[in-house]
Amino acid sequence: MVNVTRRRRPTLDDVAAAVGVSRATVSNAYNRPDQLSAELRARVLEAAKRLGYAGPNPVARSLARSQSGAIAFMLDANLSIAFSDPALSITLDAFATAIAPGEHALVLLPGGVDGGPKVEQVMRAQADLMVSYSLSDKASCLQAVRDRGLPLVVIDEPYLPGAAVVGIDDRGGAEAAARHLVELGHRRIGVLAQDCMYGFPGGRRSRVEAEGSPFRINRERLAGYLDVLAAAGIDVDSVPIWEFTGMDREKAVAGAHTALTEEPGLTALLCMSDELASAATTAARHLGLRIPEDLSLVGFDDTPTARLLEPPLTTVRQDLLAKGRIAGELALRLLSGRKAPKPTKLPTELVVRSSTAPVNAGAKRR
Amino acid sequence: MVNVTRRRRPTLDDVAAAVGVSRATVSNAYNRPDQLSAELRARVLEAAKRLGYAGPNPVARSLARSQSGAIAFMLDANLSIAFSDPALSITLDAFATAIAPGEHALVLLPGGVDGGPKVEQVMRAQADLMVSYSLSDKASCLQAVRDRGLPLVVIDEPYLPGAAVVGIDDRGGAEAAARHLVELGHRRIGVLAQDCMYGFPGGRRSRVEAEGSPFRINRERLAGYLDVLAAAGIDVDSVPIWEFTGMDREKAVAGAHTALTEEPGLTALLCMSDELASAATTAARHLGLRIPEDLSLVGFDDTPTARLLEPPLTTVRQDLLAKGRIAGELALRLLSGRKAPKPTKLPTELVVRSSTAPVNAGAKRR
DNA sequence: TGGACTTACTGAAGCGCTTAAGTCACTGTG
DNA sequence: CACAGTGACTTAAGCGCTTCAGTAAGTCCA
Repeated sequence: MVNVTRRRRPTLDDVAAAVGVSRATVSNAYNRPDQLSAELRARVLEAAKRLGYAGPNPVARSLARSQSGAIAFMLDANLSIAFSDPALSITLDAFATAIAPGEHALVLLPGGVDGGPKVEQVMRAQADLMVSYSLSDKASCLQAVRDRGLPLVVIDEPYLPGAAVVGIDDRGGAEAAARHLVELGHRRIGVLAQDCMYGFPGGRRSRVEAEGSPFRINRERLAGYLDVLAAAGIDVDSVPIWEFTGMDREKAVAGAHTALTEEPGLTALLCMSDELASAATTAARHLGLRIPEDLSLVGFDDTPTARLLEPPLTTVRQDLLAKGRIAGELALRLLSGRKAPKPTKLPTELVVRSSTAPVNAGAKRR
Repeated sequence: MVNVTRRRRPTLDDVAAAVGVSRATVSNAYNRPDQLSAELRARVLEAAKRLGYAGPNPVARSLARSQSGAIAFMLDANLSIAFSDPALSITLDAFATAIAPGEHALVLLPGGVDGGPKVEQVMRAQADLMVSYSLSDKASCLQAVRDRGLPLVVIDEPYLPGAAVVGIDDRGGAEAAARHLVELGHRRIGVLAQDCMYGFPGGRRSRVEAEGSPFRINRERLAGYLDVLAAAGIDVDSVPIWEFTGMDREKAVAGAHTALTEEPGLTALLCMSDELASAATTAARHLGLRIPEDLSLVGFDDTPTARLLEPPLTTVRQDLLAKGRIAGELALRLLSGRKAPKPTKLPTELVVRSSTAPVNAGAKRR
């Protein structure tokens, strides 16, 4: 049996002493094999193995190199909620692939009360760079990032001077969604919005309230919707807007149910995410409303959910893989000391599936 | 405008010099406020602010304290795939909550070719403890963890001496699932299994192959199924088993389609996960098979998916929240220097919903 | 044969912080 | 008044590694 006495782990110095070389040589054996003879290197590695030395301590290495080798992702909510949005997994995966995996570790900072992670968590995070994943303008962690002087990559929001931003054409996408409904003849249209305000429960919102959302994406999408509706001669102040918070499916279904009950005259719903559209689909089914005959639904994002819905969802596609990949490239760029380029805005595209139809197709509205 | 010359960030020493105190005092101002007068502490903090010192460098602090303050999660696959399983988000969230968030950061190590993350990633990870999330017996990262001498918490698999393990009663759950079908009169039953073998595409497997899976959970669930079927007088060698790899929904649907076509006589499917059952549901619909009249389906895990399926899925429930929480508690325990307790095995429970019915209910089988 | 290179390694100065132990001036006490 | 006790700092020894500027011996070429 191996001796498992809890004695301290061997260090570079121990190996150096065992082989009878300097500490620098052992370090080189691991980091710059070309700096010593193959024979000596073999001896060093052999001694390391014999002593149970598992290679340079990552923390010490980080300190000596003045770089921690990690990138931290700041999330808007706890992990369970954050990952209930498939868009996050996809973006994160593309990001992780882009940053040359193995070179950088990925640290997750779950969100707390004001959206982002706690300031304290940011201050203590061992990371060379931070990523803001769809955070509110008000997230206090962003100032902490600034205070630490860390480079920042922003995915979607908020737009911040000095940060490298990648986002999508939210406004254009929203316009396309609304235009599609208008062209199908819809006039009584409702909006399902995500997180307009923090710390409030979901529910009906006035236009002014919704327009004051601390989430840039919400503001953009809403503006896109309302601009088109206004241009079509619809009184935008009469367009009902409901807010949904926290990505909780049960609550979203209940909220959509309430919305549909409150405004039975609606013929279409503009949903700021596919998840919301999914909840609306379920609520509509409960109410005996057929989609699209009785109610047309447009989503946003085109996550895998959209295609799986029954009926498949008309939605605004964004390229999540590209977004994640570009975010990764921006991270690498900032890490190499270069400046943030101008914000990247990826195109969006309306994908028409089966959840939308001309307004009077069914005409069986309560 | 602030001077943004790229000069080096101030350190503890700079603040100490500015205030005219020793470095230790500044350190105490941050870490042990009771060690200095409130007045001096205020002066220190004020000077820090003035100099743009954002608090102790986390890496240096880690080195000095000989602990990195992070916990690394080793995953079986890339992030996109790993998170397409809702069980991971839930478990991870419960884990993160349990380990006193803010005290420990969470590092994600995505899996590579042999399941777990690369050895190199493990060697470089700044973490005080590793978590094996449902890894194969063969994952090379596990030896790396051992080599580094890091404590290890295992969720589900593999069972490893010295590690703190939390899992569920996979076998009992599988038995309950199979018994349920047997009691409903089913005799022609197929098994949809997850990842029996690495590096092979999915497809039909012999019993021996499936029993040789490097995933303990697979072996347990399969054993649970087959034991009960055998006890019911069914020839287990004739029970068809299909393997699905990689959690890819499209492929899973296609695979289930193939399976159902290959063996048209089946009246029920035992699925090793709800995701697999979901794919089977879709495939069955494509084939015009009604659930449960023509085909009964039992899932495993009882993730949110199960309830959302049409029809709602009969499945084996496990308490993912408890599993994550217990894993977190185990992590804290190991971190405090205590030994790993005996493996925790959480109970499972069959939840009967609408995807199962007596075998001859429909009788409209091809 | 001697100067210019190259190869193979060493010395030592950090990287920025924590913390145990020590100092020193005061305070209260019998 | 001597002395233990306390509060408020300081000293200095690490934590374990990287890396730059040497140094010494060996190689090459004119």
